[in-house]
Formats: sequence, structure tokens, C-alpha cells
Amino acid sequence: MGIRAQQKEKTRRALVDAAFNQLSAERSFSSLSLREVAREANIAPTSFYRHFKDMNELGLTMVDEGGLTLRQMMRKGRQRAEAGGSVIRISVDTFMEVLDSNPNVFRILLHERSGTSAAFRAAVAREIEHFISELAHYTEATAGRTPMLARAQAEALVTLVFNAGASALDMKRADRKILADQLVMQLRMVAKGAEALQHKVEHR
Amino acid sequence: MGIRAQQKEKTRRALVDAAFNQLSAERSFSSLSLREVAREANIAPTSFYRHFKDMNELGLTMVDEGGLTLRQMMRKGRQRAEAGGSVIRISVDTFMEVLDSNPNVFRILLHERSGTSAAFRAAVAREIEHFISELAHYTEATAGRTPMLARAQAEALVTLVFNAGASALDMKRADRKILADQLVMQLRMVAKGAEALQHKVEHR
DNA sequence: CTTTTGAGCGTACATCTGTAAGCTAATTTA
DNA sequence: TAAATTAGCTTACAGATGTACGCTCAAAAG
Repeated sequence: MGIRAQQKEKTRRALVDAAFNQLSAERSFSSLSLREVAREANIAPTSFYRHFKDMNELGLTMVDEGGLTLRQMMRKGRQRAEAGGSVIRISVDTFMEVLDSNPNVFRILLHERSGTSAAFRAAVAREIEHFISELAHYTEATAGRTPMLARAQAEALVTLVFNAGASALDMKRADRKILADQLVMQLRMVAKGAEALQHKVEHR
Repeated sequence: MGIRAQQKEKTRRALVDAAFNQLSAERSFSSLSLREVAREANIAPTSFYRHFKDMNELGLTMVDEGGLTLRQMMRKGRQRAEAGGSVIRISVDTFMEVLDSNPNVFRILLHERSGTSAAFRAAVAREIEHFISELAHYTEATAGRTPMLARAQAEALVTLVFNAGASALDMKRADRKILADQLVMQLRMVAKGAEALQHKVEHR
């Protein structure tokens, strides 16, 4: 890669990072202005356009990147679970760790999921869909669920986890522990309940 | 009430209604400007301050009002359920009807739940908490759940319903029906699962 | 070496924002 | 009836925003 392309990539990263860094509980992506992001990245406002068509394009990049990050970390967690122990417990713990270390990655997904841009909502939905279908296949294979049941179950699990994540963002470590315990209980409810419904289908 | 106070109340309503009417899938409350709302309500921008300290105060009013509306409609639905039939099914159907007739009421709750203002998030959380505790008491009484289990169960149910509502906003009637069916299945999972966990506690 | 390309900059402009200040006129109070 | 209150208005201003235009100058291409 030429010197020029290298520098360009560096600036592009600076923009993405600047945007991520400006996110917080009080600041959503849609409240960021092009000028603010450019300022934080130390470039002139008009130079922004050398990298992205507009703020929308930057945001979608962030959603994609964020989804990828999240999935990679969860996958690592699942590997840990293979060594033994409750899959549910370990997955929840992993998720909480991700939240702790990358809150802004989760924030943009969370916020834009119910945001005002259809493109953003679709992008987030796509990321979440990855989680759901990975999980559905897993349950179909290991617990022998009907595809329809597996799907419903996976969706419920992901919904509960995601939602708990949203609550956790506003909490201190101690309260998060309580939340995590309750989340585990809820996930077990869904698992047990799915099992029960499955048996009902089989005995007929 | 004097003529003066009456007129003032009317203008205040015009402001609230104007704000609600400007909400849509593409427009969140936080993206509305004071001037826009005033324009829609046919008053001068500066007159806004005769009714609300700032946009925040208007928004919180809307959240409170919206939560109340939602709860009233759900309560009506529950009365319908007392005549017989599945509580879950009827509640879901009621919820979908509310969504259809008052989408913007739901939108502000949905969006501000993960918004950038702590005050808004707290206000929405308070509204949701009403649903949860009403439901928890109901299950504690009718199904004899442990308080802790009842709470976890109620929270899971509300989470799933709320989340399905968010998805439904982007859907056409036909797809909503499928969504509603799946939601019912998920709610049954939770109910069954909670029951199973309850028995586990009892037999020890 | 010469030419072309393009990342980044500075200037500029029209548009929108929140809100301060002070006036008007109708209602309310005394 | 006279005085006080106040909802709503007009005018005004400072600040921020997105982006069009044209320049520079170092890297890439020929």
C-alpha cells in the first residue's frame, strides 16, 4: 500500500474513532455533527467528504464495525464455554464483559435500533439477525428443536440479553451483578419453556 | 376556569399535539426543534416559553401522558380477557391494536428509552415499571409464584412485548400477524419455564 | 523529469437554531 | 372603573451547521 493510501486510511480511522469516542450516555450518533467529528479527528470539516459521502455513511460503517466486534467477542466467549460449564451463564458473563470494555460499540447498536433512519434500523437488525440465527442453529442441533421453535427461542434469548444490556449501561458494577443473575434466570425460563413446548409437539 | 386559563390550556394542548403529530418513523422527539413545534401549533417561537421551560419539559410531559394512555388501553384489554379466553393472546392483540391506533405514543417511549437524556430514560423506565409490577402482582396472586420469580417473569414478558412492538412499527398488517403469533409463543415459553422453575423450588 | 491526481485546507454563504427584550391588548383583580 | 397581570407577538442577535468553490502541494503515474 502506497504512502498516500496509508495516510488516507489513517485519517479514516481517526474519523471513525473520533465518532466512537464522542458517543456516551448523553450523546448519540445522530446528535454528532460533521464538524464536531472532523474537529475531534483534527481535520478540516470539508475534508470529511474525502472519506464519507455524509454522516450517514460514517454511521453505517460504525454499525457494521460494531456488530462485527460484538460477534467476535461473543464467539471467543463461546469457546470458553466449550471447556465446560453452563453455556447460558458463561455467555451472559461474556456479554457483560463486552459491555464493560466497549460500551460505545453497544450504544450505537442499541440506539440506532430504534432510531429515525430506516437504513440504520435495517443495519442493526441485520447484525442482530446474525446472533439469532447462529443461536437458532445451535439449539436446533444440540437440543433437537423444531426450526420454528428454535427460531422463536433464539429470538427471545437475544431480545432479553440485548435489553438487559441496555439497562446495564446505566448501572454500577454491583447492580449489574444482580441484573446478570436475573437475566440468567430469565434465559433459563425460556429454555425450559421451549423444552416443554417441544415435548408437547412430539407427543401427538 | 376563567376564559384566560381556558385559552392557555388550549394552546398548551396544541403544543403537545403538534409535537406528537410531528413524530414518525423518521422523526424522533429529540430531532424536533422548539421552532418547529411552535410553528405547527401556530404560535410564535417565543410564546412557547409561556407553557414550558424548554423542549425537555415538553418531552417529559409527553412521556408521562403516553405512558398513561398506554396503561389505560391495556387495562381495557385486560377487562376483555376476564370474559374468558387466553390472557396472553388477548393482551398481545390489545397491544397490537394500541400500536396501530397510537403509534407515536409508543414511539416516544421506545425511542427515549434508549435516548441521550437520563431524565427521559428514567421517565420511560418508570412507566415500564408500572407495567412490570402490575403484571408481577397478577402472576404472584393467580399462579402463586415466588416474588423473585414473579418479578423476573413479568420483566421478561414486558421486555418481549415491548420489543416486538418496536419491530411491529416497521411492518405491514400481514407481517404483524406472524410477529404476534411468534410473540404469543415466546410468552408461553416464559410462562411454562417460570412454572417449571417454580416447581423446582417447591420440591426441595 | 513532467504531468496528473487527490487529500486536506481556508473562505464563504445561506439556513436554522434558541432565546433575550420589550410591546400590545385582553382578561383578571381590587 | 382603574390597575395589574399575562399570553402572545415582533424584532433582533449570536452561534452552529452543512457544504460549495477553489487552492496547495506531495505522491503517483507516465
